[in-house]
Amino acid sequence: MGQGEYELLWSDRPRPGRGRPSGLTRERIVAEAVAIADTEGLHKVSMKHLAERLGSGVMSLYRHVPGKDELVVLMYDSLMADPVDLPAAESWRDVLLHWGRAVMGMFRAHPWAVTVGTGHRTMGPGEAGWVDEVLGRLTAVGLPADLGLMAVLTVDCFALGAVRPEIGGADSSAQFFQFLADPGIRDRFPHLSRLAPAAADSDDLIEDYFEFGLNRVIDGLEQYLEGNR
Amino acid sequence: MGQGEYELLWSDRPRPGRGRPSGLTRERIVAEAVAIADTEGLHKVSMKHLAERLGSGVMSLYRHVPGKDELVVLMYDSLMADPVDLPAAESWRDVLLHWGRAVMGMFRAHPWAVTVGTGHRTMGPGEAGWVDEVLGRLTAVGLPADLGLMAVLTVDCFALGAVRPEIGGADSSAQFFQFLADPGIRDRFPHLSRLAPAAADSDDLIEDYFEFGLNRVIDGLEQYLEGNR
DNA sequence: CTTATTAGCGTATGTCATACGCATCGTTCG
DNA sequence: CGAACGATGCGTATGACATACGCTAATAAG
Repeated sequence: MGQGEYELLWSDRPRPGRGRPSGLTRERIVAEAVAIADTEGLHKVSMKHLAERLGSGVMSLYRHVPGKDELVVLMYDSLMADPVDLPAAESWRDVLLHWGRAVMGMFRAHPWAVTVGTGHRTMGPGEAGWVDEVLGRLTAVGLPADLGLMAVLTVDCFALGAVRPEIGGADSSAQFFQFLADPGIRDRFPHLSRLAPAAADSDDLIEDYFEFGLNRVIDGLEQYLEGNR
Repeated sequence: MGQGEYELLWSDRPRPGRGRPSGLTRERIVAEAVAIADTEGLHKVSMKHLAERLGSGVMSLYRHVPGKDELVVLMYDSLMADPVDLPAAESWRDVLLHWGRAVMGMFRAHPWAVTVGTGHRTMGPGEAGWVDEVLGRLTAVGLPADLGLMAVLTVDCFALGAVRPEIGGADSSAQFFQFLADPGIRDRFPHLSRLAPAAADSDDLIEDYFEFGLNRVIDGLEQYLEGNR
């Protein structure tokens, strides 16, 4: 599987001079699939539906994409095809902050990518471009690339985990605490139940949670990196 | 979707006195499905395959589980049906360390759960039990539950993100840097390429990465919580 | 113009989840 | 003790899905 995915993501597919020119392109297919996933959800991305949207026959898609699984991999990497938007920063702390927000922004805009990215560990050119860019920013402000990679990875991990509560929808926690109110259940989870009142306005809490956690994670990295200077 | 999932996970299903007694049980079905996912992968969990393993007809399963999607939700929560294994600890730092390792251990033992848990945000009784337990430990060593919840959430997020690189298999990074060696690609990702030699023995690095990152995250939390005492 | 070469795609196949309805088998009540 | 009841077990049918195969059409190179 691994080998195939690298081929898929990295190999050039030269346009041959000969033969019938293609109306469809891999890029159009992937872009349309992303549009469907964004608006209707990943489970609505079927070859049939996708072909209808593109005004083509179902099997035509297979001339440009090896299969459904590979399409999803391409969809994911395409989200990072454009350079990552990182504001100029003078400290590596700010670089990491901006990096975390950029990654988080991407996941928020494409919730389906959280699931896809989780189960899949092959870096494509898009993702490599993002990582390369942030590593460059970090070295520019004095952080060695090897330490930088660890820091980036840590922030990345956190962002991926942190976007999770947001995906389920805002009212899910309210519903949960409603269940907790049942006496039979409340007694089984005493510590959790004690949080119920505080969690009443937990929407705001979740809203800001990412910034809180991100800053804590970077605090920890800072402490370590300053010590290792 | 949310309402249904809460019903599914939390409602009691009383055994009626009347009627034919059931040979199959929801517990047996879920346990067998977990066994398949562990050994053959989540994509091998089909109703047909599962029924064969259980020696029953396919449609019999639907008497005990509403459908495939619901089965997967039940599989996930069943992983936390047994109490979380947290060694005794005297500092909340150690409690969080043990918590992180416990969560990580669960994901390592059941890699498919990473994908499932990512796309799904309804706490079942199992997960609630784990969270309640760690909150109890934290309050016992003096950390207020509301701060504790944020800390637990942060460690959780990190563990979920950190297990990701491990899932793809050990040699995937080696393969990646092999691609990076190509001159045409190397020039496009200069900072990443400069890491190639250091990443040669990156297996060891990844092996220990979780402990490194976990400690950094807890450092950051510590700094914040000490300040807020 | 001919031919090589590629794209477009209809049809067929196999897999999957699952709705429906019937047969079956303890339990419970008359 | 037997008959009605109510739940379970499950075969069959259906519809969605990915995709292998092979034919047709379009175009550029010679």
